[in-house]
Amino acid sequence: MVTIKDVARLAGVSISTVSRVINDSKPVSPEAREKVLKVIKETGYKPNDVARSLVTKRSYLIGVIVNNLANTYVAEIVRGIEEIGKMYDYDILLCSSYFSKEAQQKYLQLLDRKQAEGIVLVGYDFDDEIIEQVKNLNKPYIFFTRNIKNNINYIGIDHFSASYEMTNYLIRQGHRNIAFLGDFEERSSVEKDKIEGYLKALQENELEYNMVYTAGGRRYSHAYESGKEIVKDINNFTAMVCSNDELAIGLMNILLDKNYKVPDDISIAGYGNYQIGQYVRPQLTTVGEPFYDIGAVSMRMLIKTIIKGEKSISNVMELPFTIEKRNSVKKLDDNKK
Amino acid sequence: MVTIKDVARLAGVSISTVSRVINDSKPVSPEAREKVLKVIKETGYKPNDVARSLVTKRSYLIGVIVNNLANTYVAEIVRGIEEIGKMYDYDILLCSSYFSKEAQQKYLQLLDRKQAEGIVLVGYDFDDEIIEQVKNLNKPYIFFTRNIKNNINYIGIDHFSASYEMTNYLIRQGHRNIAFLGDFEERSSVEKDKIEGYLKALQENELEYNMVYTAGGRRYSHAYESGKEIVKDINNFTAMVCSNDELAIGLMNILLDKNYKVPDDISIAGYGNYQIGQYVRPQLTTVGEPFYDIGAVSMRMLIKTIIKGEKSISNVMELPFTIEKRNSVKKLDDNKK
DNA sequence: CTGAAAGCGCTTACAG
DNA sequence: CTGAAAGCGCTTACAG
Repeated sequence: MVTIKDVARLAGVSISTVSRVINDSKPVSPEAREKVLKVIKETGYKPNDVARSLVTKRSYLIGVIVNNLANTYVAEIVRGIEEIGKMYDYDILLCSSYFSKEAQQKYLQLLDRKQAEGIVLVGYDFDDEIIEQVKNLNKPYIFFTRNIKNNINYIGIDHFSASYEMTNYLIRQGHRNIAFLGDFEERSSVEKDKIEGYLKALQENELEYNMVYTAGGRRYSHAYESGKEIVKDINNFTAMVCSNDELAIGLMNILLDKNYKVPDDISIAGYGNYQIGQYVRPQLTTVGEPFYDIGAVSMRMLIKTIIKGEKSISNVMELPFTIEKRNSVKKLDDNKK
Repeated sequence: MVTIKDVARLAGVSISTVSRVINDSKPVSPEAREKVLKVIKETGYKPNDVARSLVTKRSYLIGVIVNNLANTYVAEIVRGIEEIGKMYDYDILLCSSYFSKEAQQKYLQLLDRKQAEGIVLVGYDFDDEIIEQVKNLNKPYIFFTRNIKNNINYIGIDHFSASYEMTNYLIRQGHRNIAFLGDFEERSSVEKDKIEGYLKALQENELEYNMVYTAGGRRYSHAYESGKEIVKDINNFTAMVCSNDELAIGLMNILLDKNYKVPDDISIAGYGNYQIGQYVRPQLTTVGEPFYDIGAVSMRMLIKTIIKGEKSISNVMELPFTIEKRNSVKKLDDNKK
């Protein structure tokens, strides 16, 4: 491997001078610069970032801890993180923990040892111990989670309002009996917000019927399975808003497989605007969560914090959401109940 | 930040001794070890991997260059890469190039400077210049691509056989007129293999009809759009095998949207076994490509090569595929043509 | 504008 | 079993 020493020797200058031309950090005479550049080109010299990192104490590395990259929304967030990172010359050290607290702890240690300059954590819920550990790392961090705990730096959308607006949209479409399909029995903070938004809309419209089902999980299969029971109550409501798109599609499919028609027999709304919602038929009406932007904004805040030399990010930021109107929701005639 | 020096001073030993207990690299007296361990615990000392990396010349970093993480199959491959990496204590430096050759070049440089020990490249096609550059890096690398060029290290499945078997399956289901939906006009090596497998099956069964359409791309929208034309020929064939699942679903949806029934009016087979194929209705019959395994096996080969201190991986490996029989393909009655 | 020197935080022969 | 010393490949005051 050719090092800065070799370049200096070959160019007949000191390593200081070589360093200066590489980094453009201080004035160098045109002649010296040219000689150095020539040698660099000839030898194919590339500075060793590890050595540089050791002396500058800058790694330009951001650790990103996710549970599962195969979730499309996670990939979207990571995409946002990466794009912004690239703009500022930061690189991503990717860590998938697959919901294991031990893996998360191990990665946190690792990121510390590798001198990562900041950490982004993406996941449904994080253990208090993990949160504590992140804080103790004493570097900037930011969370994207469904269970927002006290004084965590968080970026996302206003779930109460989103759920409220979606429910209102269904009401405007003529629905009077609207149920909600949640994820876990034990509600995360975000889940609570969604349910409150849903209830608020019903209440404001003086609708008496309300019903919160739980799928027992967040995945397609959870909704597909629990849907087998829910289907028995299907005459009680004409529409259902689901806590996420996977649940919505799982529910839609069990209904379809049991020969119900969506949206003719029942309207379904999702939450998240996962890519797949546009691929299924009927296409899914859903709340648009700007995952890419969430990643991008998080990363920008993180990098700004790092650059300013601060240790922690103060603000909790809420991004705008959208209501994606597609055709899993039907407008009810007035004569129909 | 507490360094090895601080630990040494506090424990009353030399930094050599501290290093030895951290790395368990040489015998240390129990008393010394205990003192050191105690100080480490008290101070929360964590070794700086950057410094360590500089002297050991080992980064334990593998660069992974992908185009777009949001493609589920890419995420699957990365998942395999990461899991195996974790087993060997290697970390992933993630680089998404979004099909930009410039970005790929930039990342290659970066990975070199960061002293990555190996590189995995995942993408549809790579420019010759990129391939050359990868080789010049003089570190182990491996490709997953759809356009396999001479002496590239590649891991994947036998596409000729997979396509051949899928076509045969359709034939066994009673289909006589089977068309193929390819991606680009200009065929990649893998695309050629698929088409040859398709033609071989037809030929062996003495079926005269054959027809290769092209979608002009690999995404859902390409098939959805080109499907508008293909639909005009729909009476010519009873089944279609598509070059990937996104195309299959795009085609399926345009047919559905134009009120054709799948599989009653036409059977559709995909390729890849993307997660989404199980979410759509009808569920997609498809070729199962073991993306997770492809990532895992690639990574294992790469790491073995690194550990053995070799510069290049010799073998090209083919992994087993499956035929996922779901219900987008219908068995034709004998009386029906 | 330039170079010699110190130093970043480690590991590892080497000598004892 | 232990420590002093050299060195990994850089950057950056410092002095000129």
